[in-house]
Order: sequence, then structure tokens, then C-alpha cells
Amino acid sequence: METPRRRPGRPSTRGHLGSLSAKDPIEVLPPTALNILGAARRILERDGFASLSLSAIAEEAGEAKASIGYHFGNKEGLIVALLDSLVHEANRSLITETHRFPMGEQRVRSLVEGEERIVEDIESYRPLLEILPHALRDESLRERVAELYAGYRETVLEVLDASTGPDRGTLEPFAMLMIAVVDGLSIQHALDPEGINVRAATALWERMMRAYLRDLGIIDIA
Amino acid sequence: METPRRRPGRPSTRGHLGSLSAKDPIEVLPPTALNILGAARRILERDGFASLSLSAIAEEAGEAKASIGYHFGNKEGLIVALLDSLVHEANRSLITETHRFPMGEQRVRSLVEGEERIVEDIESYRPLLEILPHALRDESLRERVAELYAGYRETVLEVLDASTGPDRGTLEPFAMLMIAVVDGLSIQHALDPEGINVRAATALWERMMRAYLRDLGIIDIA
DNA sequence: GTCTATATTGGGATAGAC
DNA sequence: GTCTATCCCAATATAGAC
Repeated sequence: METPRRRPGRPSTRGHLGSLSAKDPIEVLPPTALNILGAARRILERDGFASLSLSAIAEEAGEAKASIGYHFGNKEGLIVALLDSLVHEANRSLITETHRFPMGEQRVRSLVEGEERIVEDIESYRPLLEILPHALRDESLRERVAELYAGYRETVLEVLDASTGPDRGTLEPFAMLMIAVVDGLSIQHALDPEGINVRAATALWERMMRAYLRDLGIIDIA
Repeated sequence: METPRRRPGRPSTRGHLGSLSAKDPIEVLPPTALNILGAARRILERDGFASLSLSAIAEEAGEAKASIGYHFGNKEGLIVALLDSLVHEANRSLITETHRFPMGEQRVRSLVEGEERIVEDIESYRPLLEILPHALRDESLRERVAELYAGYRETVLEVLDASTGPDRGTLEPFAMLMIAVVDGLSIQHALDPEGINVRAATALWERMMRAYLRDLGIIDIA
């Protein structure tokens, strides 16, 4: 526990991935490590964090258990790499999605649509929710997830064209709310997929959100 | 695993705890069981779900490990009882808090204040967050947490005096948002307690919320 | 009802052959 | 780099004395 082997190791080459982080620290791994990481990810999605044992990962990957230790040092090393890959992909997908349209109404629209999609697709939210309690107890993991959320908020600001400029200060709390609504509604939807109408809630949020942005003069009066 | 002992057992005497559930299914337990449950709860808050082992609980409670099996059948039985106690207390505290004031502006105010307090007090949110992923994978636990959230939304509706009446349908999505904002902001606050200004976000939410309720004529124009 | 003691399983880590 | 085999430990469950 004190001195993990850490032969190839993960030198933790993350930058502040605010908008477009250049190098993804995942794809440069050797094939076996990638295979193991993919297997771990599938198990996390399918069976949860508690089922993420080295034996289960090795079986899912079709690799030897000892190979995990070789490539990632120990289990914590594997989890860090797994979280990094989740974080990287989550941020990248949000950015590419919202940047498909030019600045303005269309981007706002795609932001809301992305929000609705995430809330209704429980599976996309599950891996992060699984790892969240564990991440809150580990300083290094917590920072990584915190950076992910900072990236989310940054993307919201970019969509609103407030990444730089005087509106940034007033819109930062708005970005926090925007993300909070996604998380909170995802939880309620996951708890009771049939019983509650999340669509009505996201529609109401869009209405409240547009009223606020209109007051500020951020978006045109539709 | 197939046939747990389940001698005293938990006959699962829950009702739909919408507003005021009459009997709390916790206090009727024998002293040793209560002691074990309290110890389990402390461990969950302090060390997380992963540390919730029978050995740790027995030590924390000063009881024998085997007594847990006797009173709760097996670990799942203990977790169900623990979750029930958490659910019961969470709902009761929200209700008593919001009902300290007469209907109207003061209750809305106490609702918002309660919201702020929960978001800023990470510890109060942690037990539920710890158990949530596990609950989503277990039908019986999931239903219990879903009932808790339904109770939360019901209380919001009561505060707005819309529990019965024509406004209920339109305000149900609002109640969902109200709860979602608490959960979502709690997560962001827990991830980065120093770096982000949750107070500004809750203040913005109050502003947006009041504007919406004013539009509907639910609250007076302040 | 509560205890001690133990059976049994599964987890993480690693030595050492190839 | 990858494998097999093994070590050590912690966890749950339960038998049986009191």
C-alpha cells in the first residue's frame, strides 16, 4: 500500500481542461491497458462501483489479474485512470455537441436539448453517480471531478457568449444552476422513471431560464 | 443467502409518507437493535458506505457481530432498516421546519432558507449520497428513496398551498425543480467547498423562483 | 438474546516462470 | 509484458455455549 509498483504509471498530465483540452491522456496507453480500462468502465456502468473488483475486471477484459497491477500500479491507480477517461469523454461530448451550432439561440437550444437527453438517459449519468461518493473521500479524485464540473460550467458560459466579458460574473451562478438542474433531475428520474414527468420539469426550467436571460438581454425576445 | 434467518425481522410497515406518517418504524426496536442502527448511521456519515462492514458496526456499537445477524437477518436487512430510519428522519425534519410558520410568504421564506442550509451543510447530504447508487440497484431500496423524494415534493406543494386544488398539476414540475436544485448544488458544493459561490446560486434561484410564482399569482408582489 | 469461535468466500497484491 | 499460482487479509454468515 505504501509503495505501489507503478512501473509505467500515470504521470497525471492533465491541464485545466476548461474548454478544449489538447491531449487526451487515455489514447496513448498500450492496448492491454486500454482493454482493461474499457472492461472496468463496462463493469462500472453495468454493475456499479461495488462490483468493480480486480477479478471481475480481468475476466471482463480477458486479461490476467496481474496485468492490472502491472499497468496501473494498484487498484487506486486504475480508478484514477478510469475517472480521467470518464471525465475526458464527458467534457468532450458536451463541448462538441454545443459547438455544432453558431453562437446564439441555436446553441442555447442545443444546450437545453442536451440537458433533456442526459436527464432522460439514466445510463449516461450512472457511472459518475457511482464514483461520486468515493471521489468525495479522496482528495485527488475529488479534484478531478471538480475540474469536470468547472468545465461543464465553462461550457455553459461559452454557449451564452459570456466566457469573457462583463456578463461572466453575473452568469456564473446561472451556470451552476444549469448543471445542478441536470444532476438533480437525473436523480429523481433514476429513482422513479415511470412515475414522474421529468419532461415537464425540464420544460419549466427552460421557461424560467429564458425569462431570466431575456431580462438580462442575453437572448433576443423570441 | 437464499434463506436469511430473519427471526424478529422487519415486516416493512411503511405507509405512503406523504405528509405526516403516523408511526415511525424505528423507535419500536429493541435497545440493542437501536444501538446497532445508530452505530451504522455514524459510520455511514463518517466513513461512507464502503466502510459499512459488520465488524466496524459491531465495534462502533460495542455489540457482538452476531447480534447484527440476529436482529436484522443479514446485512441487507440492516441496510433496509438503516435507510428507513434515514428516510423517516429526513422527511420529518423538513416538514417540522417548514410548518413552523403559517401558510404564505413566511413559509416560502423558510423553504428557501432550509434549501440554503442543506446545500451548505455537506454532512447532512452525505449519507443519502452514499447510499444512492446502491439504492438504485436494489428495487426495494429504490422504492423507499423514491417515496422519500415524493414526500419532499409533497411538502413543497404544501408550502405553496397547492397540495390540493387546481394549481397542483402546474406546480408539480416546480416542486421537482426545487428539489433538483438542492441536490445539484449540494453536489457542486461538496466537490469544491471553497472555490465556488453556492450562495450566489441559491440567491439567483430564489429570484427566478419568485418571478415564476409571481407570474402565476401564487405569491404576492413583494 | 448475547456472546465466542469458526467456516467459507472473495478481495488485492505479488513472486516468479515464460 | 503477460501469465499462473499463491499469500494474506477482511468480510459475511453461522454454529453452539451461555
